[in-house]
Amino acid sequence: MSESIRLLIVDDHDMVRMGLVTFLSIEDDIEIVGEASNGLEAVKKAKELKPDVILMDLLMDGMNGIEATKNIASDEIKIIVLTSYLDDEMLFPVMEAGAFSYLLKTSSADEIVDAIRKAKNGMPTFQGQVTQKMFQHMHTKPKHHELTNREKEVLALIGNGKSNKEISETLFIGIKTVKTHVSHILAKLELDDRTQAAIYANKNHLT
Amino acid sequence: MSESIRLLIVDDHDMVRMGLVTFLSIEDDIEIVGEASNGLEAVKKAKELKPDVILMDLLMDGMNGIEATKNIASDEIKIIVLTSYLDDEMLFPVMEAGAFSYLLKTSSADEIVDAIRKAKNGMPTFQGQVTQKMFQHMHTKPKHHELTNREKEVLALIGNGKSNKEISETLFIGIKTVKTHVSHILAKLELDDRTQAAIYANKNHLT
DNA sequence: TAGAAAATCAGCCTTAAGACTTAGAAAGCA
DNA sequence: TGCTTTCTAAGTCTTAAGGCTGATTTTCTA
Repeated sequence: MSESIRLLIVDDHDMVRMGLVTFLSIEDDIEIVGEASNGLEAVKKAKELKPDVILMDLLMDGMNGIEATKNIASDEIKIIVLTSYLDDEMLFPVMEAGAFSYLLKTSSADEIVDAIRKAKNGMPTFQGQVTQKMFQHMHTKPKHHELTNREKEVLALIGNGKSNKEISETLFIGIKTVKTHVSHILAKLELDDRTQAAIYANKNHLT
Repeated sequence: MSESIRLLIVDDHDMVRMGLVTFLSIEDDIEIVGEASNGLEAVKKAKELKPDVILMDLLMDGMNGIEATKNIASDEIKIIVLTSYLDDEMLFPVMEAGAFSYLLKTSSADEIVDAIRKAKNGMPTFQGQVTQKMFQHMHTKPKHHELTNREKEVLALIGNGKSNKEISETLFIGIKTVKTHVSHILAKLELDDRTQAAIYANKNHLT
């Protein structure tokens, strides 16, 4: 029998942490070495406690789970994302940030315990449609031309519902120039119109 | 000393229910008479078990918490909403459906226990900005004309970046009709164009 | 059963958006 | 010193959007 798995729990909800502790502490091979209620605390405790596995919520006040994951993830510390929603805007960034597994909060106790053991042994766990989404994402080539700084500024204003005229007044440039920027933005992001750009900006927190 | 408070817990997350059970079962005056993981089950168990108080999550598969609240709420059964987000689109409907208190899942164990006792004694609990929002809502006279169902459908499609033409094809109606709906939506929400409407829809989770 | 609200659509009119092309000035780089 | 990128802008053209008015049908409700 190997030694027990050192686990850190990161979630900003008291009751969720308590629920996890309740059924995880029953398991002989899992040792809960600490809890954190936000990203900063998570980073601090991860360094301090050197857990084998971390159960990480994504939506938290202050530093979120993605940032925390970026700071912590390594071969020694496997991060299992445990979140409420299956969101492209969260899934891909956090996986790129180095998350090891991705579970939904609708998971049963057994599934979570299982994922923890597997993580310790180097086997990732993905729930339901996560695998499909990852697959699709990989086969969608990143023809994501990068926006220039000025274009990002314009996109942010579009994301706030501004018209070309308003943008031109805000940035002290001509409306023709704004139109040029908008056209380039739409082309680079492969979108049809400013409405889609506004949605894109908001979903990607570029506002 | 009065007899113990009969409590029903409704949440689709195993770990949340477990967390609640863990710290609520410590309290002498609270008796957990049952658990449910969706709205239908909640309605069934509420009739069967006649709890004094129900802790109710809002976002669940199948029947959601708002529908369940509508079916259950009464003077005998007080419903405490326990949800993750403070969302206008959830708050007002569920309060109108008959919810008694409204707590966020970020609440501490003490706050929840407190709210349960107060509910039993006929005192509602509202967290943080909830009271403000309720107040604003009451004193904001319905210049916020409510959108019709059709208008909500159209708004959702705008929120997904669809053009009028695409919307007309999706809903099998003429493009002229779509334009009429869009004009009404913009007037009712006091917005300037579809881009702002798309942002509104996304921010309010109407997509 | 009368009246209101909702959903459908037409016509007319104005303007904002966006595509495409061309181009000058400034900054950065090999 | 050239080469490239970025930011600026003009011109032209087409179309989608949106305001306004009016009208029919259906459905809900007092």
